[in-house]
Amino acid sequence: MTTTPQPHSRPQPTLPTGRRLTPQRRLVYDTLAAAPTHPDAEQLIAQVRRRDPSISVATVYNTVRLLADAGWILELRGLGTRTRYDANTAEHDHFTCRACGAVEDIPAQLHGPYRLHGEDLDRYRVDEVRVHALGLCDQCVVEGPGAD
Amino acid sequence: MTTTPQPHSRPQPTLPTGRRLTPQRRLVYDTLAAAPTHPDAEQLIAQVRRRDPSISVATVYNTVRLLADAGWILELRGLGTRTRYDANTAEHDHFTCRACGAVEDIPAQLHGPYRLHGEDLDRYRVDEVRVHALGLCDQCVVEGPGAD
DNA sequence: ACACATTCTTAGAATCGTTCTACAATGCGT
DNA sequence: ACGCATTGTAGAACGATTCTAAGAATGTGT
Repeated sequence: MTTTPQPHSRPQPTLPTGRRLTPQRRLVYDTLAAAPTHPDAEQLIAQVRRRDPSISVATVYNTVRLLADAGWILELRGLGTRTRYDANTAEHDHFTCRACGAVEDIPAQLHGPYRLHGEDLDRYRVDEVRVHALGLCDQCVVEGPGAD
Repeated sequence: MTTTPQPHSRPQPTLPTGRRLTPQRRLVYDTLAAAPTHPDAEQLIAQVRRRDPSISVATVYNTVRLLADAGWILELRGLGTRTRYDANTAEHDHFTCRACGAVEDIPAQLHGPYRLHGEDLDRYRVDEVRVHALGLCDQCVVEGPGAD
Protein backbone atom coordinates (compact mmCIF):
# COMPACT_ATOMS: atom_id res chain seq x y z
CA MET A 1 0.00 0.00 0.00
CA THR A 2 1.39 3.36 -0.93
CA THR A 3 -1.22 5.54 0.75
CA THR A 4 -2.56 5.09 4.26
CA PRO A 5 -6.19 6.16 4.54
CA GLN A 6 -7.68 6.73 7.96
CA PRO A 7 -10.05 3.80 8.43
CA HIS A 8 -12.19 5.66 10.94
CA SER A 9 -12.83 8.81 8.97
CA ARG A 10 -16.40 9.23 7.82
CA PRO A 11 -16.40 9.99 4.10
CA GLN A 12 -19.99 11.29 3.93
CA PRO A 13 -21.12 12.76 7.23
CA THR A 14 -24.64 13.10 5.91
CA LEU A 15 -27.39 10.58 6.50
CA PRO A 16 -30.90 11.05 5.14
CA THR A 17 -32.79 13.80 6.93
CA GLY A 18 -33.83 12.81 10.41
CA ARG A 19 -31.68 9.71 10.48
CA ARG A 20 -29.20 9.62 13.33
CA LEU A 21 -25.73 8.16 13.60
CA THR A 22 -26.44 6.01 16.63
CA PRO A 23 -23.80 4.04 18.54
CA GLN A 24 -24.91 0.84 16.83
CA ARG A 25 -24.63 2.38 13.39
CA ARG A 26 -21.28 3.88 14.12
CA LEU A 27 -20.11 0.53 15.42
CA VAL A 28 -21.21 -1.24 12.23
CA TYR A 29 -19.48 1.32 10.05
CA ASP A 30 -16.29 1.37 12.09
CA THR A 31 -16.13 -2.42 12.17
CA LEU A 32 -16.54 -2.61 8.43
CA ALA A 33 -14.00 0.14 7.82
CA ALA A 34 -11.47 -1.77 9.91
CA ALA A 35 -12.03 -5.12 8.15
CA PRO A 36 -9.28 -5.98 5.65
CA THR A 37 -11.43 -8.41 3.68
CA HIS A 38 -15.03 -7.63 2.81
CA PRO A 39 -17.22 -9.54 5.23
CA ASP A 40 -20.64 -10.93 4.47
CA ALA A 41 -23.53 -10.28 6.82
CA GLU A 42 -22.80 -13.23 9.07
CA GLN A 43 -19.14 -12.33 9.46
CA LEU A 44 -19.93 -8.67 10.00
CA ILE A 45 -22.50 -9.50 12.67
CA ALA A 46 -19.98 -11.72 14.45
CA GLN A 47 -17.32 -9.00 14.38
CA VAL A 48 -19.72 -6.34 15.55
CA ARG A 49 -20.96 -8.54 18.38
CA ARG A 50 -17.48 -8.88 19.76
CA ARG A 51 -17.81 -5.25 20.72
CA ASP A 52 -21.54 -5.19 21.41
CA PRO A 53 -22.99 -8.68 21.96
CA SER A 54 -26.52 -7.34 22.30
CA ILE A 55 -26.82 -5.94 18.79
CA SER A 56 -29.47 -7.68 16.74
CA VAL A 57 -29.26 -9.23 13.30
CA ALA A 58 -31.93 -6.89 12.00
CA THR A 59 -30.05 -3.83 13.21
CA VAL A 60 -26.96 -4.83 11.26
CA TYR A 61 -28.98 -5.55 8.12
CA ASN A 62 -30.93 -2.31 8.49
CA THR A 63 -27.73 -0.39 9.09
CA VAL A 64 -25.83 -1.69 6.10
CA ARG A 65 -28.77 -0.86 3.90
CA LEU A 66 -28.99 2.64 5.33
CA LEU A 67 -25.24 3.16 4.96
CA ALA A 68 -25.31 1.81 1.42
CA ASP A 69 -28.19 4.11 0.46
CA ALA A 70 -26.31 7.02 1.99
CA GLY A 71 -23.18 6.14 0.04
CA TRP A 72 -21.01 5.36 3.05
CA ILE A 73 -20.44 1.77 2.04
CA LEU A 74 -20.84 -0.51 -0.98
CA GLU A 75 -22.91 -3.67 -1.23
CA LEU A 76 -21.01 -6.24 -3.25
CA ARG A 77 -23.19 -8.77 -4.95
CA GLY A 78 -21.96 -11.53 -7.21
CA LEU A 79 -18.61 -12.18 -5.56
CA GLY A 80 -20.11 -15.37 -4.20
CA THR A 81 -23.47 -16.49 -2.93
CA ARG A 82 -23.85 -13.90 -0.21
CA THR A 83 -23.78 -10.13 -0.27
CA ARG A 84 -20.54 -8.65 0.99
CA TYR A 85 -19.95 -5.16 2.31
CA ASP A 86 -17.15 -2.76 1.59
CA ALA A 87 -16.37 0.50 3.36
CA ASN A 88 -14.03 1.58 0.58
CA THR A 89 -16.17 3.78 -1.65
CA ALA A 90 -13.32 4.97 -3.84
CA GLU A 91 -13.28 3.58 -7.35
CA HIS A 92 -11.71 0.17 -7.32
CA ASP A 93 -12.23 -3.38 -8.50
CA HIS A 94 -12.30 -6.71 -6.71
CA PHE A 95 -10.31 -9.88 -6.66
CA THR A 96 -11.72 -13.17 -5.35
CA CYS A 97 -9.51 -16.10 -4.44
CA ARG A 98 -11.00 -19.30 -5.80
CA ALA A 99 -9.37 -21.34 -3.04
CA CYS A 100 -10.10 -19.47 0.18
CA GLY A 101 -12.90 -17.20 -1.00
CA ALA A 102 -11.25 -14.06 0.32
CA VAL A 103 -12.10 -10.84 -1.46
CA GLU A 104 -9.52 -8.09 -1.86
CA ASP A 105 -9.63 -4.67 -3.42
CA ILE A 106 -7.74 -4.02 -6.60
CA PRO A 107 -6.84 -0.34 -6.68
CA ALA A 108 -8.15 1.29 -9.81
CA GLN A 109 -4.67 2.34 -10.89
CA LEU A 110 -3.62 -1.30 -11.08
CA HIS A 111 -5.49 -1.84 -14.31
CA GLY A 112 -5.66 0.01 -17.53
CA PRO A 113 -8.74 1.98 -18.52
CA TYR A 114 -11.68 -0.12 -19.59
CA ARG A 115 -13.33 1.35 -22.62
CA LEU A 116 -16.18 0.12 -24.73
CA HIS A 117 -15.85 0.63 -28.44
CA GLY A 118 -17.55 -0.51 -31.62
CA GLU A 119 -20.63 0.46 -33.52
CA ASP A 120 -22.99 -1.60 -31.38
CA LEU A 121 -22.23 0.74 -28.52
CA ASP A 122 -24.93 3.09 -29.71
CA ARG A 123 -27.29 0.76 -27.87
CA TYR A 124 -25.62 1.23 -24.51
CA ARG A 125 -25.55 4.29 -22.29
CA VAL A 126 -22.93 2.96 -19.90
CA ASP A 127 -22.33 4.92 -16.70
CA GLU A 128 -20.44 2.35 -14.65
CA VAL A 129 -18.18 -0.59 -15.34
CA ARG A 130 -17.41 -3.18 -12.68
CA VAL A 131 -14.44 -5.45 -13.00
CA HIS A 132 -14.08 -8.66 -11.04
CA ALA A 133 -10.90 -10.72 -11.19
CA LEU A 134 -10.69 -14.34 -10.07
CA GLY A 135 -7.70 -16.49 -9.33
CA LEU A 136 -5.50 -17.56 -6.45
CA CYS A 137 -4.27 -15.23 -3.76
CA ASP A 138 -0.64 -15.14 -2.73
CA GLN A 139 -1.22 -17.23 0.36
CA CYS A 140 -3.18 -19.97 -1.38
CA VAL A 141 -0.57 -20.26 -4.13
CA VAL A 142 2.09 -20.79 -1.48
CA GLU A 143 0.12 -23.11 0.77
CA GLY A 144 -0.34 -25.83 -1.77
CA PRO A 145 -1.59 -26.07 -5.31
CA GLY A 146 -1.66 -29.84 -4.89
CA ALA A 147 -3.49 -29.92 -1.59
CA ASP A 148 -7.28 -30.35 -1.55
CA MET B 1 -25.76 -8.83 -35.00
CA THR B 2 -23.03 -9.62 -37.46
CA THR B 3 -23.00 -13.39 -37.00
CA THR B 4 -26.07 -15.61 -36.76
CA PRO B 5 -25.48 -18.56 -34.46
CA GLN B 6 -27.94 -21.44 -34.57
CA PRO B 7 -29.79 -21.21 -31.29
CA HIS B 8 -30.66 -24.87 -31.25
CA SER B 9 -27.22 -26.31 -31.84
CA ARG B 10 -25.75 -28.12 -28.85
CA PRO B 11 -22.26 -26.79 -28.22
CA GLN B 12 -21.15 -29.68 -26.00
CA PRO B 13 -23.05 -32.87 -26.77
CA THR B 14 -21.53 -34.55 -23.74
CA LEU B 15 -23.24 -34.82 -20.40
CA PRO B 16 -21.65 -36.57 -17.42
CA THR B 17 -21.56 -40.35 -17.88
CA GLY B 18 -24.95 -41.94 -17.49
CA ARG B 19 -26.82 -38.66 -17.63
CA ARG B 20 -29.37 -38.48 -20.40
CA LEU B 21 -30.59 -35.58 -22.49
CA THR B 22 -34.24 -36.01 -21.63
CA PRO B 23 -37.08 -34.05 -23.25
CA GLN B 24 -37.31 -31.80 -20.18
CA ARG B 25 -33.60 -31.03 -20.24
CA ARG B 26 -33.61 -30.38 -23.95
CA LEU B 27 -36.59 -28.10 -23.48
CA VAL B 28 -34.84 -26.10 -20.78
CA TYR B 29 -31.72 -25.73 -22.89
CA ASP B 30 -33.59 -24.83 -26.06
CA THR B 31 -35.74 -22.31 -24.24
CA LEU B 32 -32.68 -20.66 -22.75
CA ALA B 33 -30.83 -20.67 -26.05
CA ALA B 34 -33.77 -18.92 -27.69
CA ALA B 35 -34.10 -16.22 -24.98
CA PRO B 36 -32.65 -12.87 -26.05
CA THR B 37 -32.21 -11.61 -22.49
CA HIS B 38 -30.83 -13.84 -19.77
CA PRO B 39 -33.77 -15.03 -17.69
CA ASP B 40 -33.67 -15.77 -14.00
CA ALA B 41 -35.11 -19.02 -12.67
CA GLU B 42 -38.64 -17.70 -12.35
CA GLN B 43 -38.71 -16.32 -15.90
CA LEU B 44 -37.13 -19.43 -17.31
CA ILE B 45 -39.64 -21.67 -15.55
CA ALA B 46 -42.49 -19.58 -16.91
CA GLN B 47 -41.12 -19.74 -20.45
CA VAL B 48 -40.49 -23.46 -20.24
CA ARG B 49 -43.98 -24.09 -18.88
CA ARG B 50 -45.54 -22.47 -21.91
CA ARG B 51 -44.33 -25.49 -23.81
CA ASP B 52 -44.64 -28.06 -21.02
CA PRO B 53 -46.91 -26.88 -18.20
CA SER B 54 -46.24 -29.99 -16.13
CA ILE B 55 -42.52 -29.41 -15.65
CA SER B 56 -41.61 -28.84 -12.03
CA VAL B 57 -39.58 -26.10 -10.41
CA ALA B 58 -37.06 -28.59 -9.11
CA THR B 59 -36.53 -30.07 -12.57
CA VAL B 60 -35.62 -26.68 -14.00
CA TYR B 61 -33.27 -25.92 -11.12
CA ASN B 62 -31.70 -29.36 -11.34
CA THR B 63 -31.35 -29.02 -15.09
CA VAL B 64 -29.68 -25.63 -15.11
CA ARG B 65 -27.21 -26.89 -12.54
CA LEU B 66 -26.49 -29.98 -14.60
CA LEU B 67 -26.11 -27.95 -17.78
CA ALA B 68 -23.87 -25.45 -16.02
CA ASP B 69 -21.65 -28.21 -14.63
CA ALA B 70 -21.46 -29.72 -18.10
CA GLY B 71 -20.49 -26.37 -19.59
CA TRP B 72 -23.55 -25.98 -21.78
CA ILE B 73 -24.70 -22.81 -20.08
CA LEU B 74 -23.41 -20.14 -17.70
CA GLU B 75 -24.81 -19.19 -14.32
CA LEU B 76 -24.64 -15.43 -13.93
CA ARG B 77 -24.46 -14.29 -10.34
CA GLY B 78 -24.14 -10.70 -9.26
CA LEU B 79 -26.10 -9.04 -12.04
CA GLY B 80 -28.90 -8.49 -9.55
CA THR B 81 -30.43 -10.33 -6.66
CA ARG B 82 -31.21 -13.53 -8.53
CA THR B 83 -29.11 -15.92 -10.53
CA ARG B 84 -29.55 -15.58 -14.27
CA TYR B 85 -28.76 -18.12 -16.94
CA ASP B 86 -26.99 -17.69 -20.25
CA ALA B 87 -26.74 -20.19 -23.08
CA ASN B 88 -23.94 -18.21 -24.71
CA THR B 89 -20.75 -19.83 -23.43
CA ALA B 90 -18.41 -17.86 -25.66
CA GLU B 91 -16.30 -15.25 -23.92
CA HIS B 92 -18.31 -12.10 -23.46
CA ASP B 93 -19.32 -9.52 -20.88
CA HIS B 94 -22.66 -8.26 -19.68
CA PHE B 95 -24.63 -5.08 -19.65
CA THR B 96 -27.48 -4.44 -17.21
CA CYS B 97 -30.05 -1.71 -17.77
CA ARG B 98 -30.67 0.17 -14.55
CA ALA B 99 -34.19 1.05 -15.62
CA CYS B 100 -35.71 -2.18 -16.90
CA GLY B 101 -33.26 -4.66 -15.44
CA ALA B 102 -32.66 -6.40 -18.75
CA VAL B 103 -29.30 -8.07 -19.20
CA GLU B 104 -27.61 -8.15 -22.58
CA ASP B 105 -24.38 -9.65 -23.82
CA ILE B 106 -21.51 -7.40 -24.73
CA PRO B 107 -19.36 -9.19 -27.29
CA ALA B 108 -15.81 -9.49 -26.05
CA GLN B 109 -14.45 -7.54 -29.00
CA LEU B 110 -16.45 -4.49 -27.95
CA HIS B 111 -14.02 -3.66 -25.19
CA GLY B 112 -10.30 -3.37 -25.01
CA PRO B 113 -8.18 -5.90 -23.17
CA TYR B 114 -8.25 -5.67 -19.43
CA ARG B 115 -4.78 -5.94 -18.05
CA LEU B 116 -3.52 -5.73 -14.51
CA HIS B 117 -0.24 -3.95 -13.98
CA GLY B 118 1.81 -2.64 -11.09
CA GLU B 119 4.02 -4.12 -8.47
CA ASP B 120 1.19 -5.27 -6.20
CA LEU B 121 0.24 -7.76 -8.89
CA ASP B 122 2.63 -10.28 -7.44
CA ARG B 123 -0.13 -11.01 -4.98
CA TYR B 124 -2.65 -12.03 -7.60
CA ARG B 125 -2.70 -15.09 -9.82
CA VAL B 126 -5.59 -13.97 -11.99
CA ASP B 127 -7.08 -16.52 -14.36
CA GLU B 128 -10.37 -14.83 -15.21
CA VAL B 129 -11.69 -11.30 -15.42
CA ARG B 130 -15.38 -10.53 -15.52
CA VAL B 131 -16.65 -7.20 -16.72
CA HIS B 132 -20.10 -5.88 -15.97
CA ALA B 133 -21.34 -2.62 -17.45
CA LEU B 134 -24.36 -0.72 -16.11
CA GLY B 135 -26.40 2.04 -17.66
CA LEU B 136 -29.51 2.54 -19.71
CA CYS B 137 -30.47 0.42 -22.65
CA ASP B 138 -31.50 1.93 -25.96
CA GLN B 139 -35.18 1.41 -25.32
CA CYS B 140 -35.18 2.93 -21.83
CA VAL B 141 -33.26 5.99 -23.03
CA VAL B 142 -35.91 6.56 -25.67
CA GLU B 143 -38.93 5.85 -23.51
CA GLY B 144 -38.28 8.60 -21.02
CA PRO B 145 -35.31 9.88 -19.08
CA GLY B 146 -37.62 12.03 -16.99
CA ALA B 147 -40.40 9.52 -16.41
CA ASP B 148 -39.17 7.40 -13.51
C1' DA C 1 -36.84 19.50 33.74
C1' DC C 2 -41.25 17.75 31.21
C1' DA C 3 -44.22 16.21 27.60
C1' DC C 4 -44.34 14.88 23.15
C1' DA C 5 -43.17 13.17 18.58
C1' DT C 6 -39.88 10.77 16.07
C1' DT C 7 -36.48 7.44 15.44
C1' DC C 8 -34.18 3.30 16.97
C1' DT C 9 -33.35 -1.48 18.63
C1' DT C 10 -34.84 -5.84 19.44
C1' DA C 11 -36.70 -10.66 18.84
C1' DG C 12 -39.06 -13.36 16.24
C1' DA C 13 -42.01 -14.21 12.30
C1' DA C 14 -42.28 -13.94 7.43
C1' DT C 15 -40.52 -14.01 2.87
C1' DC C 16 -37.67 -15.04 -1.07
C1' DG C 17 -34.80 -17.83 -3.88
C1' DT C 18 -32.92 -22.22 -4.00
C1' DT C 19 -32.04 -27.06 -2.67
C1' DC C 20 -33.35 -31.43 -0.71
C1' DT C 21 -36.39 -35.58 0.01
C1' DA C 22 -39.28 -39.36 -1.08
C1' DC C 23 -41.36 -41.91 -4.29
C1' DA C 24 -43.42 -43.06 -8.71
C1' DA C 25 -42.22 -43.23 -13.63
C1' DT C 26 -39.07 -43.93 -17.33
C1' DG C 27 -35.67 -45.93 -20.28
C1' DC C 28 -31.55 -48.86 -21.33
C1' DG C 29 -29.01 -53.35 -21.41
C1' DT C 30 -29.75 -58.00 -21.28
C1' DA D 1 -40.15 -58.75 -20.51
C1' DC D 2 -36.82 -57.94 -16.27
C1' DG D 3 -33.80 -55.53 -13.37
C1' DC D 4 -31.70 -51.51 -12.25
C1' DA D 5 -29.99 -46.88 -12.46
C1' DT D 6 -31.66 -42.42 -13.72
C1' DT D 7 -35.30 -39.13 -13.88
C1' DG D 8 -39.38 -36.06 -12.82
C1' DT D 9 -42.55 -34.50 -9.61
C1' DA D 10 -44.63 -32.10 -5.47
C1' DG D 11 -43.82 -30.39 -1.46
C1' DA D 12 -40.96 -29.73 2.56
C1' DA D 13 -36.78 -27.73 4.08
C1' DC D 14 -33.12 -24.54 4.01
C1' DG D 15 -30.28 -20.20 4.35
C1' DA D 16 -30.10 -15.36 3.66
C1' DT D 17 -32.57 -11.30 4.11
C1' DT D 18 -36.55 -8.37 5.25
C1' DC D 19 -40.62 -7.21 7.82
C1' DT D 20 -43.46 -6.48 12.06
C1' DA D 21 -44.70 -5.03 16.54
C1' DA D 22 -43.53 -3.22 20.80
C1' DG D 23 -40.95 -0.90 23.82
C1' DA D 24 -36.66 2.08 24.61
C1' DA D 25 -33.96 5.99 23.50
C1' DT D 26 -33.33 10.55 21.59
C1' DG D 27 -34.24 15.33 20.46
C1' DT D 28 -37.26 19.56 20.60
C1' DG D 29 -40.06 23.14 22.37
C1' DT D 30 -41.56 25.00 26.34
